[in-house]
Order: sequence, then C-alpha cells, then structure tokens
Amino acid sequence: MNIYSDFQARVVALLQGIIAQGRLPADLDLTRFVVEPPRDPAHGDLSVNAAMVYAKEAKAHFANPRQLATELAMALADDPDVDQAEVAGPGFLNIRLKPQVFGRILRAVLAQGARFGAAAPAPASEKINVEYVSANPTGPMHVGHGRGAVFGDALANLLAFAGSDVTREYYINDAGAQVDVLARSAYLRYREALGETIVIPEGLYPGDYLKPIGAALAEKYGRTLVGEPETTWLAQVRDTAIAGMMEMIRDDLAALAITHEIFFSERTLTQSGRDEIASAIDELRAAGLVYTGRLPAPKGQPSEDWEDREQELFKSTAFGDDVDRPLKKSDGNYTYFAADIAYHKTKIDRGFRNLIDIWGADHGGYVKRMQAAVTALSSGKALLDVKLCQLVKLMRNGEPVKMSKRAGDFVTLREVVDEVGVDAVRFMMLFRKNDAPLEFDLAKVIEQSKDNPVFYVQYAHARAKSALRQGQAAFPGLDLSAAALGNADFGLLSDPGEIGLIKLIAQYPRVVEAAANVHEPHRVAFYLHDLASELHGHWTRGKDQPQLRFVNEEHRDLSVARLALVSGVAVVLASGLAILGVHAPDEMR
RNA sequence: GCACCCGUAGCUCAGCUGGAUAGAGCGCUGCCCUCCGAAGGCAGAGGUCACAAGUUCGAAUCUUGUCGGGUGCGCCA
Repeated sequence: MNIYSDFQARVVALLQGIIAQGRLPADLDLTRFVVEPPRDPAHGDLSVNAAMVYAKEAKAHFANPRQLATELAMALADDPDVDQAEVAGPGFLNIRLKPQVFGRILRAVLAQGARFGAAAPAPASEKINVEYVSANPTGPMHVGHGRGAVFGDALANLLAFAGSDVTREYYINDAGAQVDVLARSAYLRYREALGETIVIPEGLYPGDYLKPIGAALAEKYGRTLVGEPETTWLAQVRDTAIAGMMEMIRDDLAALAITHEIFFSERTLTQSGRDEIASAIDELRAAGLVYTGRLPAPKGQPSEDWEDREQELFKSTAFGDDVDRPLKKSDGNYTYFAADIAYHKTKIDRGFRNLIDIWGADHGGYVKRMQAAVTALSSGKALLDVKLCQLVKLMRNGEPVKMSKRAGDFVTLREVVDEVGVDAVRFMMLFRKNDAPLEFDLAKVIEQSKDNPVFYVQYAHARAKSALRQGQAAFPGLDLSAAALGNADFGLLSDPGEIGLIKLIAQYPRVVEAAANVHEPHRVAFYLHDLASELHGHWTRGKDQPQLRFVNEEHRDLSVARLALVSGVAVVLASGLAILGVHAPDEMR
C-alpha cells in the first residue's frame, strides 16, 4: 500500500473529469505532477503540485493555478480518507488524512510483513541483468572491489524487491595477457613448492596468495613441468591458477554474503572453434559501424610508443563518443573492448533489455563506448546504465591506512571483513552515494554508539524487538502475531511520536520505488537511519513520560496498538536492512 | 587540449529524479539517568548551496560559461 501513488491516481481521476468537460486539453501529460510528503509537516500529509505544473494548459479555463487547485481541493474534500484539503502558496494542494488511513497502513504492514513495499513481479520482458564485481582473477579482492560488489548486490536486491526479474552476473576476465602473467607467477610458486629459491621479477604478481596454487601444481604435476618451455605448461598452469583465484574470489564474496547466478567466462567467447567476438564485429560491420582507419594521437601525456597505423575501428562517435574505438591490437589480437562488445551481445541475445554494469570510477572513460556498442547491437532497444563506484579511503581513527598494491601487501577485502564484520562493511559502503568518494574508518564502524550508523539502525531494530518482548512479559499469553496485532484498535494511537512513526513507515514503499528507479540503494540506507532516529526519539520520550511507553500494564488495548506499531517499525527496518544485505538483530550484545 | 564525476555548516555527507523557511552525524555551547527504556534523547550557535548569467509560478537540483578538485584519454583490463 502506497498512499502517494494511491492519491496520485485519485488526482489523475479528478483531472480526467475536468478534461472530459473540455476545460483541460485532452493530451495533458498526467504523469508530470507528483504527490509527495511536504517537507514541513505543518502542511499536512500529502502535497500535490498539479495545479502549478499544469498552469499553462489550464490558462484557458482557470484564471490562475490556485483556482484549479481549489477545484481539486473541493472534490477531494468529499473523499472519505481526506480530513482536510486546502490550497496554499502559489497553488500547492495540501491534504490532511483521516486517522483511519494510518490505521490501514499499519494493518497493511502487518499483513504483508516482509513484502510490504515490494512490487508485484514485472512481466518477463522486464528482466534486468546486473553485472558487478568482475574483478580480474589474478588475486584477492581489495576494498575497492568490495564497494562495487556490495553496491551491485544491494542494487540487485532492491530491483528484485521493486518487482524486477534480476539476474546477477560476474564477468571473468580470463582471456587477456594478465592471466598469462598470472600463470608465470604461479609457475614460479610451483618451483618454489618443489624446493627452489625463487625471485619474482618486476611485472609478475608477487603476492603470497599464489603459494597454495604453486603447492597444488606441485602436487598435481610433480616435477614434470620443471625445465620445460613455457609453451608446454602455460595453458595448464593458467587453468589451475584461474580456477584457484576464482575459488578465492568466491570465498571473498561469500564472506560478504554475495552470490551471483552466472559467472561468465571471457574465454568461452572464443572457445571450441567459435568466435563470438568476430561475429559481434561482423554484425556491427553489416550495420556500417566498423571501418578501417587511423586515429589521432592521444592528447595529454605524450606516449613514446605511439605509432600511427591503420586499424579496425568501431564508429562509437555515431553515438556520442569522443573518438572511434579500436577493435584489434597491433599484434592482431582483439582489444578488451572487442571482447566486451561480444560479451554484452550475449546479454542482449539472452533476452535482456535492461543492462546495468557496476564499474570502478577509473573506468569512467569507458562508459560511452560501451553504451554505444549496446545501442548499436540492439538497434537501440537495450539500455545500458553504468554505475561508477568511487574510491574507498580506508582509515583507522582518522589516519589513512596504507593501501599499496606493490609487493602484494595491499589491504584485502577479506581482512577488512574479518576485522569489522560483514554488516558494518555492507552498511557503510551503502551509506554514501556511489559516485561520491567513501571514507571508511575501521575504528568507527565497530563503535557501539550513535556515531556509527550501522549500530544506530541495528539498535533501533533490537529496541523494537525488545519492546515486543516486554509486552509479552507484561501480558502473558498475549498473541503478538501479525494477524492478531492487525486487529488492534489503531484509533488509540494519537501521540505525535506515534503518528510520526506511522507516517514514516508509510513512506517506505515510495522510497523503495524511487531508489529502484534511479538505481540508488543508498536512499534506503538513509531512510532507515531516519526511521531509526524517529524510533529512538520516541523511545526516549517514554523515559520521561512513562505514559508514552509502548507497554502500559494498565491499558492493555493501548499497549496492543502500540506493540502493533512498534512491530510495524521492526518489519520495515528488517525489510530495508534485508535489501542492503545487513542483519537485523533481535538484541545487541 | 578533450570527456566524465564532484564542489552544500569548521569536518564527513544527505537533499526524495524542479517545490514552500536547505537537513543529519561529528565537533562546539547548554541540558535530561540515585542502573533495570541514556548503546539513547532535547535545545542552541553555525550556510552567498564554488561563482556568474539563463530557463519559469518556483532552481542546491535543469542549461551555458568561469574557477577549483578527482578520474581517464590506441595496442592494460
């Protein structure tokens, strides 16, 4: 139940009535106005801006926006849910709802439980592919990967909750030169495992995480690969190393409670005689979007090895990119971009029309060409939204933590998760817009105080649950099931603090819908913080004014109504936390 | 040089896809527990929404320009 979209529909009906009378144009775009909570609660419960939005179109039959608003207000005054409808300011229509509406909202929360705020599944054609993480299989995940991973996972949760059919996907870059480097690095560890003393030269991966791979290789191949030329062992070592790295990455993801339905391997694009990259390029060529030509030398930092040459180019400038983009390297191999084109073509071929990629901000320059490719491959039918996640600055007590990838001693995601816990990592990664840099303080996120938003929100949930336990203790045998609480007399809830909580709960479906539309899960996190704050505030008032407490042993009916309210708060807090992938504890320890 | 992102309180950041008097946490000032509802709460001070034009009933939000910060700019992924 969403009172905002509900009343949006009612106002649309009124406007249609006026259109039918010929006093507003028939082609009026009825989606342009909004019904929203006014910033100032004194203005009522709902605010409608329709009269101002349609001021121009209404000019012929209404002297000014206020007149149109007044007509809508008079019609709405007859609505059984409306206590008061009045025109304010330049033409706002402010609506005050009858108390019964709030009772209905609470009843809906209790009846729908975890599904409150969720939308019915959309038609199958509306399925969405969310690709996230896609860290190279050359080492453990670091904190930066973690942000994209958590963001993508929460976004996928959010979209699913909002009614989309979501597929979570991971693209394994297991075909480029970097996996050969991985193989060479693993080969050294293999020789090390056999007793040699090795030196890892510049350019190979020095991290200790390859030692177990080396040991596994030694176990599997004995000494048979020693002294052999690279061509004989590279492929086998590479396969073993990639498999090992992916296992490690999956473990890292599991520690963050992240799973994917599909792990798509780049290598499969060109395996067993097929060449999906070539066919994707052929398709673009057939559309006249591939040609052979020359590119201007890159500006900015002069590169010494620049050589002007003829090459195969994708005409991404036809879709707003700055320059056309090469598809083949000078050695004749495909560029990463070419493979990525083929990969995204498979998404389109698999029936996805809504694609979302989560990338690090350092890939920002790549967005336009990828969107160009998706538009070209789908004849404009598929849409690619790329969400860029900014860097994470790891701090401890305000001091930056060194994160150097050199020598393999960078701070891994796993270390952070092990230190502060999955809840803290996930919530803090989401308590910021994705395109804003994130400062992550290891000391602060495990603090048990209001300074720490993770704790603050979880504590609110625990408090709500604690109130229910107290209610049970005060009234032995009291049925606290949602069905029973749904029958409470909500008319007894009259304190401004209680009404405030209900109104905030009523906004949850709207927050979810808006967050899903713009692909911004952080809005849920901030909403939860607001709701937690409202609960903490009301709770503390009960300290000084015991008559406001949720449990009042002398007033059973009132207590039941309030327990229904606090139960609804707990439902919404748990629901929002579930979207973020954060645990909602029943008690804090 | 070009493209993309960002610029909001002393600090870290929200601002509901154009709404009414711009918000939160920290920090600062002052309050509320002789536990068992203070792991919390209340109040106050603090703003030229980087700057300048424009669009309109209305701009932190949209457009253009300027300044400042970040990211990136064929054969890395």
